Parts: sequence; C-alpha cells; structure tokens
Amino acid sequence: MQPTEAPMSTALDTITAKKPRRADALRNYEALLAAAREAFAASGTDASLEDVARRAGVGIGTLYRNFPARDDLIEAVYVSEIEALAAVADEVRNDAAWPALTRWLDRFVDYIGTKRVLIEAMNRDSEVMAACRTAMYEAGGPVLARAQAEGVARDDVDVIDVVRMVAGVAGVQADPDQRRRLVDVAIDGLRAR
Amino acid sequence: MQPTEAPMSTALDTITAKKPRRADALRNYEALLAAAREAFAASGTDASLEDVARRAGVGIGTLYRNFPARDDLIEAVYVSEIEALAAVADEVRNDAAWPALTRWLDRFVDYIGTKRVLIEAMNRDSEVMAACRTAMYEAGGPVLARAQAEGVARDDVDVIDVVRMVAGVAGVQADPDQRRRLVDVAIDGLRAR
DNA sequence: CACGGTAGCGGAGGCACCCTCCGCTTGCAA
DNA sequence: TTGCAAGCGGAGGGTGCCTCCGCTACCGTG
Repeated sequence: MQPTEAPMSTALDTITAKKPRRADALRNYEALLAAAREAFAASGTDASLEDVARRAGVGIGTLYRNFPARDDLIEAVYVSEIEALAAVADEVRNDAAWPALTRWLDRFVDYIGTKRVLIEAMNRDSEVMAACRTAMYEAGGPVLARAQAEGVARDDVDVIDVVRMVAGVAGVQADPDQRRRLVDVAIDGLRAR
Repeated sequence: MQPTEAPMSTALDTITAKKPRRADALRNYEALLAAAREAFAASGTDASLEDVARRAGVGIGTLYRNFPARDDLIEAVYVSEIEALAAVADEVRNDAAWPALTRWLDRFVDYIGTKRVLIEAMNRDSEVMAACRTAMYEAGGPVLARAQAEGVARDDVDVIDVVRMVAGVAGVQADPDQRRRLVDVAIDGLRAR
C-alpha cells in the first residue's frame, strides 16, 4: 500500500506514457482519439479505422503507429470513462450500508446502461483493462464489505461477482424502464436472507 | 388458440418453408447449414461466409441464394436449438412451484451458458427470432405464473423480464462456478419478499 | 426415353476494410 | 541555420462482402 498522500497511480498513466512527444504528433494523437470516440459512439467499436483516420484528417499509417491494434485505440478511448465509473463508489461513502450498496450499483448501471460498448471494453482481456477492473473492485469492495459486515448483504459473494452480475443485467437489450426493473430484482438477490 | 391436437406451428416451419425443392439444391442447402454450424462454433457468428461456402463445397453464389443475409444463415443454424430451449420449461411441469421455476432457469442457463452465440442469436431482431422468443415466453410463462399465484415469486415481473435477466447474467464472461453463483443470486431476487 | 424450360450453380469482379512498409517531411536541439 | 530522427501518409497486397449473369443439369411432360 502506498501512503495516501502519494499521487494515486492509475491505469490512465499507462496510456499517458504512450503519448507522442512532438507537438505535431501530439495534435494528431488527440485528433485520432476524438475521431475514434465519435466513430465508436456512432457505430460501435468495430467502426472502420480508415474512417477514423479520415475523420481525424491523418493518414492511416499515423493511426496504426499510435495504436498498433484496434484494442489499443479502444482502451485509450474508454479508460478515462471506466475510471470515472470506479469513482462512483466514493459518492456513497456516507450512506447507510444497504442504501450505499444499491445507490452505488444504480449509479453504475446508469453510467454504463446506455453504452454497451463500455461493458464490452471493460471485459476486454488486456493489461490496461485489468488495471481498470482492479481499480473498480478496490473502490466497490468496501461498499459491499460494509453491507456484509452489518448483515444486510449475503456474504457468499464477492465484489467481482456483484460487478459482473450487475454488468450482465445492465447489458441486456431492453428499454430503460425494464432494465431498471431487472437490475432491481438482481440487486435484491444480494440481500441477506 | 388452436386445438391442441393440431400440429403445433413452430418457428421452424418458417425456415423449413424456405428449403429448396430440387434434390441437388437440397443437398447444397444441408451442406451449407452443416458447414455454417461448424464455422460458427469455431469462430463465432462473424466467421467468413466465403469460408463456409468453401467448407460446404459450393460456390459463394449458392450460399447467398439460400441465405441472402448473414442473419438468415444464423437463424437457420440456431432456430432448432432455441426451440429446444423453450421445451425445457416442460420438464418441470410436475415440480412444486418454486423448484419448478429455479429448475427451469437452471436448465436454461446450462443450455445457453456455454454458447454465448445462442444468446446473441436470440436477441436478434427478426421475424423468426421473434417467433422463437414468443414460443419461449409461452412455455415459461405458466411456470412463473404458478410461482406467483402461490405467492413464492414476486409478482412485479413478467416472464420476459425473467428470461432477459437470466440471459444477461448467464452471458457474463466467467468460469462456470462463478456463473452458477451469479445466476443463483439473480434468481433469488425473484423470491416474493 | 428424350427433351425443353427453368431452378439452381458458381465464380469473376467491384467495393471496403485491414494492416505493413518505406520514401518523404518537418519539428526541434544544438 | 542546419542536421537528423521522429513522424507522416498513402500505395499496395491480402481478405471478406455481396451482386450479377452466362452456364449446367434436374425433372416434369409427352
């Protein structure tokens, strides 16, 4: 464990370290990221990379130099959003144990419910995403642990179970009302019996 | 409602009606289906269609004549499996209300858990798949209704909710143990409080 | 059985995308 | 100002998608 004063090391750092150093190159890098975010939002993460390069106004070669694989680009686009997701757990620090748990998960669902790409991105098998997941588990773990310690949440599940289950339910194709209902049912399953 | 003696009309019929009539054409049709099943199992539903045609030993044109869109091929491959899925609900007809519900859903999860493609296929937006879903809801509806009537299942959900939720949880990337645990939690959320 | 019409065949071809490679350009340190 | 390496970008080879249409061979009819 690091002393809390030290700047927290995040998965973002891993990405930032890869940014190019020259001014023109940096401009291109940012343009690519913006174009990719736009394209992924419009057509999912399998949008055409040539199209991304075109939108960004750079050559395809430049895209591939900055992001050798499609996954690298996806990660760069979504890492910051996923980190924000982890931060959601902090918002409920002062709630009572069970409401804290439900509010955390509800916020979580609100956040990812509309963008299925985020769930996919989160499940991606890569170093960076693994770091993201860890961050998320570390943030949510205490919320669950508190509810379990107070006996309001069943204790045969861990935080990974909870996040996976909720993400699974949140990812179903359904209108927002139905999704909310499904998530509520699933969360209800977490109550201590 | 049809009298029960009449042969039940199934989504399969819609597919069967599209089979070619000439002997050589029928052979090709079956070969394509077999090749596609194999290819989809190996590389998912985005396997190369040219490869499917090659494996089947027919020209690419033949594939496209029988299955004008990729989805048509996917449907033809999976419709029968999804119908089997609906039949699972019949197995539990004689169980007590709550065990019937849990057993139905457990069997359901066993069936689709390993093949994510099936879940995807099921959510596909098409006439045939809609018929499949309807069949499934009609099979599972009574199981849920019985549990609700006896007051052991919460009554603010319908069968569509239940199937969607369970399918969502069953689709998460996880080892079988974890998946089983997650599904149990979610199903537990269905208990009347 | 012979034969004609037509259902069905299959692959060439046009298009889009993937990714690599390498000769040219340009930012920046000295 | 200048030299050079970091960076550029697009041509090109490969693969897959899907359409189109001249040819093949099944099968109903006489």
